[in-house]
Amino acid sequence: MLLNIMSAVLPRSFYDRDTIEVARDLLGKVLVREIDGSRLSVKIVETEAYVGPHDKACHARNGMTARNRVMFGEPGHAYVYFIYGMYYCLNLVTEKAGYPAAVLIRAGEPLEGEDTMRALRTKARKIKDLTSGPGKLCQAMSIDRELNGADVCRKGPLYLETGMGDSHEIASCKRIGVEYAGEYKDKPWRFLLKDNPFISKAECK
DNA sequence: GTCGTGATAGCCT
DNA sequence: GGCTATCACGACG
Repeated sequence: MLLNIMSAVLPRSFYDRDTIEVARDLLGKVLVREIDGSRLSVKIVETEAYVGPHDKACHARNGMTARNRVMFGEPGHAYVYFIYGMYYCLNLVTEKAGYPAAVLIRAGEPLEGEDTMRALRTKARKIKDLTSGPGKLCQAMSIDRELNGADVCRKGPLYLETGMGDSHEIASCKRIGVEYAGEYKDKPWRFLLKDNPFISKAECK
């Protein structure tokens, strides 16, 4: 497939940078899940930056725990956590080892494997409902705690590709579901492709 | 379309 | 024991 030939796997240096820049640059990139020899992929359309121990919305705000330890490790690994008793969320670890930061992947636009995604998301009727939220995306791509800590900088069960590099306009907003985070709750660290139908919620208030 | 609410379990004070 | 980086469904009009 031409898409495969043209696309390169994103190297570790992509993630070893300021988290806000990585969150913005991940928009339009392709998230690939290989499962049973087949390929599922989405174009990333929405992200959020969680920028370090001082960020009161970041899971690392109270130091390292068994759950968040992957965030303290090398950039370019998956941090997958279980939330609300039912769902998983996928993050990509950024910045130097020892500094806990990551980008939450909040939504994608299906590119390959739509039939498999539909089989994994039996509740979803419209294509928009397959991957338009962090929990939905993980369900559609079969991402769970087994992938916590996975290296996403080489081909394997989970990795990212550069994609087609098509141009797009980017918007930023406050992050979702972090009302508890004091002076950090309104930081404009949610990024999305403007007017893309696969984003999880309306752009801004 | 928007709003309110229940499901469900692991995490951390 | 309280909270959570969510989702689906039903009521409303």
